Amino acid sequence: MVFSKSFGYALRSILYVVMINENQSRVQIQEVADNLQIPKHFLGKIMKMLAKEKIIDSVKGPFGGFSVNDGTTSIPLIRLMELTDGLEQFQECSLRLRKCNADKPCPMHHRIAQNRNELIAMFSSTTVGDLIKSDDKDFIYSI
Amino acid sequence: MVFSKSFGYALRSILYVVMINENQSRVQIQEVADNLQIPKHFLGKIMKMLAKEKIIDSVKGPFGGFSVNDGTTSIPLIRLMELTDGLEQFQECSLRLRKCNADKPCPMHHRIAQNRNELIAMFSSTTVGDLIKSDDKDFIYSI
DNA sequence: TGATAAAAAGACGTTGACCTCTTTTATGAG
DNA sequence: CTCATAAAAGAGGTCAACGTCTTTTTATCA
Ligand code: FES
Ligand code: FES
Repeated sequence: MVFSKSFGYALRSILYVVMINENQSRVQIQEVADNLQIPKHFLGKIMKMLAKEKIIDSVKGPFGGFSVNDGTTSIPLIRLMELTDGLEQFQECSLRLRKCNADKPCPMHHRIAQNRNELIAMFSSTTVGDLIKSDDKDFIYSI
Repeated sequence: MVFSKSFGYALRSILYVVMINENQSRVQIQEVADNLQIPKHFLGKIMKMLAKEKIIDSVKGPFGGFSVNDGTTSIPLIRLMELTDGLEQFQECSLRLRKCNADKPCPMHHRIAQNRNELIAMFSSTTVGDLIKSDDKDFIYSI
């Protein structure tokens, strides 16, 4: 249950852009990379992908940068995961024997299936916006 | 929550050796590799490691092979995980920001911590033997 | 003792995640 | 229109997980 670097970078960057956009119209890669300590060129690829997928908007040139759009905060986490890690890890058997299947369970299946389904449910029902609306905003200092 | 190939190979191989040893004193890599469809030479490394860690016994030469010992079935799954994958994934932040810490939670922490602790508890309390004693032995066909 | 069988050891190859660097393209200011 | 700026694009590098192959060591038995 440790996700890819790309997933963490993508999620944290989106949260950063959402929050900065409350006061400032655009955010540049350099600023995100500096503040979140993410390798700049690697982040560029991730944000380019997020823009292509219309999760955020981007503008080139002077005074350009990235900004949120109407859909940004309603993106479910599982959609982000799909883009960065793929959804295989949610469908695959934990021992990588095949597609996870209760009718042909692997030795771990019955001990892990419920835990796993809870994780899938959380990822499906939680949106980027939910993370920000959260009562507990401690995390903001950890974006 | 998909574990390394090495973990799956190690767990399934141990279960295979435990079950075969009920009727036959030793099991050779070739037999395990054939029956569990695991790359033979790669499996050799894993079983060598398991033998060095005294989780199973090994004998070289003609009629040699691997066998269980008194401790085999009481090995907790978390010990296997420690040997194959390391325990970092259980302590690290899901977004890889640092050691997971509720006082400085990452954006995902509060949505994932309980699920994660349940997984750790299961890995700590379940032994190789528990998997075999299980009432539900469907999984045997999937080892 | 010599032939043989099986694990141990270790060199080497492959692939994907992660990261860096350079060049190209788009856009706003003067 | 030209220049500066910032994203887009893409070539390339590193490293660990995964896998293959060959050689060495150890044990058995005729
Ligand atoms: S069959 Fe392996 S986890 Fe479901
Ligand atoms: S701080 Fe990130 S999962 Fe606990």
